[in-house]
Amino acid sequence: MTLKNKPISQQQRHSYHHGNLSDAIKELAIKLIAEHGVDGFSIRQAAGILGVASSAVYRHYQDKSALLKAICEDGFFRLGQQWVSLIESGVVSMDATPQAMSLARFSLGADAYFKFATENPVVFQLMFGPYGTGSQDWTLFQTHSTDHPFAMLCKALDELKSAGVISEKARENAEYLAFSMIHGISCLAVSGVFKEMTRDQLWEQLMLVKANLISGLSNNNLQKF
Amino acid sequence: MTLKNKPISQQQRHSYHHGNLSDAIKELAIKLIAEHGVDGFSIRQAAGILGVASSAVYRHYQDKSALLKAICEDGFFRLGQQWVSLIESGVVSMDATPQAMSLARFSLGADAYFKFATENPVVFQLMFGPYGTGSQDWTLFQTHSTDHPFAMLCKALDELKSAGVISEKARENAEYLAFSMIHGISCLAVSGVFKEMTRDQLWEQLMLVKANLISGLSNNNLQKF
DNA sequence: CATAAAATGTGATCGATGATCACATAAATG
DNA sequence: CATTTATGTGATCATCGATCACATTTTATG
Repeated sequence: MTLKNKPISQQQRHSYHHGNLSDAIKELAIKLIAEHGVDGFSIRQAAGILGVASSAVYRHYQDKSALLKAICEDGFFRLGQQWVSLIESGVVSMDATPQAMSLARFSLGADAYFKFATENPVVFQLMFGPYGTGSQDWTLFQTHSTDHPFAMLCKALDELKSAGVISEKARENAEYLAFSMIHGISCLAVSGVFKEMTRDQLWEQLMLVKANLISGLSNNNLQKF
Repeated sequence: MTLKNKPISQQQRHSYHHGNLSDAIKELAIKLIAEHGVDGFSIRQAAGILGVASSAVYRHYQDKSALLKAICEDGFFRLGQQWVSLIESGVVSMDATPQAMSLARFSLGADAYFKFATENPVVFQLMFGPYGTGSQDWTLFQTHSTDHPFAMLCKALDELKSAGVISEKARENAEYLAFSMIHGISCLAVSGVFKEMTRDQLWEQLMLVKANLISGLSNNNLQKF
């Protein structure tokens, strides 16, 4: 999210320049996609709503896919931010054991992931569609950016290992295992498969996933298939 | 997949009628989407390749989304078929214990799901996008169709319970838990997140997910978060 | 078998879209 | 103040989704 200085919401605009078209079009795009789907979203219509010629948009984004890709990148950035802030704001009793601390931090991270997905379904689906992981260099984020959600997941698992909750062996490849599970429940919650569930039921399912994951990671005699 | 009598692949066509446009356009669409993405797929181009006027396509599908939706429905049907056939073909030693049998059948079902996803990435992604679960009545499939993959997952879990591998309590809500995990790993494998992995590494990850899931379901003292 | 009805394909056409262009205006810079 | 850079305009083009009256083929019916 390139933070600029102008307000974002649509205001009466009488000047030649919009002021913050780059951000405004991203915000509006998310709203319009939520209403009419990705296919139903057009740059022309969005530009019209913002009171701007459609060609102006192309000053900021090379094409439509670049705009959607930018929305995905914002999403990964915000998800990373929320992961950190939820962990930092949530752990209150600092006198807990290292085990309990690492478990709580891991749990809060997973909560942040799930929360982001359910609160930003459009962005989340874009992030793991062709404009997100399909086009990004995922391993780059993984190894270089400390803010990337996947890097934070790895960190949370390292803490679990250091605290002795999970063994060294369980830690190996645990990031993909944990990621699969947390992503899986988030993905289904957003996709409409769980559309009959209440909000509380959804969070109960997430709790089950977390409990099952930790249980499996703590088990040193996994039966293989 | 509405099975008709004519061959599917493109052949020189000199007759006025195509013969099997309904199926041919679905097959071609999957191929073209794999090459150019969903956005890059156009009915006009596909019709042109098939040697047919674009308007002919609208005799078979009300609009573009109906075509994509039909591809999704084929996908759910084929996935269900492959789940069954893999289970039936895989369990050879019928003299195994009920526990081992139910575990093997569950494992093979998960394998079928993962295999379908990785072998049909385009269809799989469509199935859980706006044209699939976003538009279908998922609960209808769940309760009425015995061929639906979700119904088969439930059946496999019932078998695990009957065989005594998992408890009655663990069986409750286990379908969403198991589905989340199997779907999660399949989703990530298809989305490009695991693009650096070899085929064997991917299957190793799936094995870890299955082992972790069964381990957690077998644990009667899950720690909640 | 003949003929009516249903299914399927054609070509023209419409409005909307993504994208590009030369040109216009505002903002930033020195 | 003047010049460079950033941003927005309006026209334009090829393409697309969709619809229409009309043509052809297949199927059903008397």
